[in-house]
Amino acid sequence: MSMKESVRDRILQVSERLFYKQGYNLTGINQIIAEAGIAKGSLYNHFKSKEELLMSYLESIEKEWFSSLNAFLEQQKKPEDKLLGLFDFRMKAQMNSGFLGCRFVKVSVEVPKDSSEVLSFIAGHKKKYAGIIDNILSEMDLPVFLQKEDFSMMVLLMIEGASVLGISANSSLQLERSKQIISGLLKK
Amino acid sequence: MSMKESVRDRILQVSERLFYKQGYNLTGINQIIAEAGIAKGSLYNHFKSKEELLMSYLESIEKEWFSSLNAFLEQQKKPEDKLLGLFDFRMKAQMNSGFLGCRFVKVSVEVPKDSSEVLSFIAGHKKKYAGIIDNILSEMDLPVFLQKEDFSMMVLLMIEGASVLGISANSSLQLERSKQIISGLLKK
DNA sequence: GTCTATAAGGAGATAGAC
DNA sequence: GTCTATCTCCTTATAGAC
Repeated sequence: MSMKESVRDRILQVSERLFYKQGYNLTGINQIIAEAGIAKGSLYNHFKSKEELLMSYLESIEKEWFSSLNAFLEQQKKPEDKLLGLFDFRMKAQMNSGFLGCRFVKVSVEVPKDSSEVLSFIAGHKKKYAGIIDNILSEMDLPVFLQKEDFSMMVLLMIEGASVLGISANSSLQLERSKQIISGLLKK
Repeated sequence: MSMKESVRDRILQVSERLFYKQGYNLTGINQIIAEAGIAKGSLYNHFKSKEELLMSYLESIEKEWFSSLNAFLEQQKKPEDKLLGLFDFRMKAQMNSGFLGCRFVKVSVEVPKDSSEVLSFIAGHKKKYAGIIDNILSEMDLPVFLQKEDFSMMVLLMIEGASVLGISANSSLQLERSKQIISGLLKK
């Protein structure tokens, strides 16, 4: 209860780095405990299985992701800038990670289809993200040729498409172009 | 040279099914040889490593994918129908696979970043796909508020975004909505 | 060219000492 | 609650008989 750099926190910290960089399936328990400097028994004291660790990983990075995104968006005053800031935020993430794409999407691709708890968590995360886009658009004037719901969906899908294509292309150009396209539409 | 259901073909057939359904990393050599009904030595006679098998897998599914896509598109006369057919084609694939997303994207997410041969093959595949969209749009009247290159990019990114979000959502609704949105834009 | 047998190592998970 | 030691199974890959 007193010192907070607990064993559990160290396991999660190491997992956050390795699950993203190497992928969940290519990251073994043995590597996690080695880099965290703890014993195998300690890991299984805090997490009863690797999949339970994965769920804790997802919860942890979601908290961090939304708080970091919200902090970034609050720097923008106008809703137009917030909307375009969504692209900047993802571009920054792409460049910092070496174009690894979205952490959540990555897990959704890696796990088997019967990991329903994992998959529905990720689906829920994307729904929350879509809600953020919705909220930004609610405060804006939109192009006359698009419904708000359609424009919101378009932004979401372009960001996710650009993010995932950036993995194989090793590039954030797709996100940059998306930003320009959406920005151009706003002026019509 | 005579009978074509060779050992090599059987290995590739089984790999095509398992690499997609289970993922590349979760599919072991042992399972492949078991389901192909061949011995381990035979596999390593035809492919010198699992990664070489992966490259052959990618080349094989790309040939099949483009020929199947082109056959589908040729059923459509008008370029507008071809464009919307791109969405139908992906929706059909999503439903047939149980919402597993794009085979190529899946591999790009699974492999380490230093698998440059694999990643650049996939980037090349997506570039060819983008070229197909370009060609369709070249024969069409486009919305006045969008450059051809931008509209093409938008279509590509929405398809890829919808496809990858469909994995966690277990749905092809994202593709259906994308189709409707693009279809709506064409009437403006 | 296909086979069996084996190597060498890593996976996830558990038992039990302290 | 953390540790060491171990279990069972599976991984990719190779050697060598046929």
